[in-house]
Amino acid sequence: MNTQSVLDRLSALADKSRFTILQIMAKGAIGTCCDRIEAYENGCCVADVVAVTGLSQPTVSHHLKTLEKVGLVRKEVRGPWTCYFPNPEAIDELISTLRVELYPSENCNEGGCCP
Amino acid sequence: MNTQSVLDRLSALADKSRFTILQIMAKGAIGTCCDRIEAYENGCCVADVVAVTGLSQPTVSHHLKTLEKVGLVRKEVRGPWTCYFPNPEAIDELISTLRVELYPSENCNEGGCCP
DNA sequence: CATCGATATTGATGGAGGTCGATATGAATA
DNA sequence: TATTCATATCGACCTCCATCAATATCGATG
Repeated sequence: MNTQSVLDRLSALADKSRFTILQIMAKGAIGTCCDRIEAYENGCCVADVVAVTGLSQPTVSHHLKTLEKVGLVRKEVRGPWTCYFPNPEAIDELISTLRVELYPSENCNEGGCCP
Repeated sequence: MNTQSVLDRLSALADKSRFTILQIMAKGAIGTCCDRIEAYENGCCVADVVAVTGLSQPTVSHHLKTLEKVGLVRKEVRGPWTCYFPNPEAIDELISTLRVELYPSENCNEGGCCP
C-alpha cells in the first residue's frame, strides 16, 4: 500500500460512525431487514445501519460510500437492496503496512559500521 | 483499549504530517541536531522535524503534542531540547484492538444452533 | 408504464482541526 | 541576572467534512 492509501483508510476508520458500522458488521450484530443476506455473510443493508446507529439515511449512505471507496467494505446490489460486506483483506493490508512503516527498526549503525 | 482511545489514535495517525513524523522516527532517518539523542533511540527534537517536513515550528510542536497525548510518542526534556521517541507498544495495542474489533468473526449460528 | 420501497445525490450548514505569525515560557550559560 | 537558543502557547484564518432535509434515481412488481 502506498502512503496515501494508508492515510485514506485510517481517515475512514477514525470516524466514530464509520468505526461503529464496521464493528457491528464484524460482530454480525445486525439482524438485517434485507432477506437476501445470510447470517454468515456479516453483511447489512443501508436501512440496517440507520436502525442501529440512529443516523439519517443519507448520512449512512455517505459513510458506506466512503468505506467502499477505500476498500474497507464491498458493495453488492441484491434486488431492491444495496448490501455491504466487510473486507478483511483491507484490514490485513493496513495492519501490515502500519507495522512496516511505523515500527521502529533497530538502528544497526550505533557503532558507526555503516557509512 | 476502549473505542474512544482507538479513534483518537487513528485520528492522530490519519494526518499526513503526523504519519510522516512517525515514519521518519521509525526509520531512524533523522540526523538529529540535538546532541543528546543516540542513534539507536530513534528519537528527534522539534527542530529536526521542522527541517525534514518544512512545517513551521508551532505546527510541529502542535503535532508532537497530539501524538504524545494519544500515546504514540514519548516526551523527554534533555537540556534545552525536548526530545520525542516512538512508542512501539501503542502501535501494538492499536493493531491488536483493530483485529479484535473489526475482523469479521465466523458467524457460528448459521445453523441456528444458538438462540 | 405507474407505483412503491430502498438507496443515492444535491445543497446547505455547523463544527473540528491543520496551519502560521506573533509572543510567551523555559533551560543553559556567561 | 541577562542573554540566547529551543520549544510551547495564543489567536486567527481557512479548509475539510459530518450531518441533515429535500429530491432524484433505481429495482421490483403490478
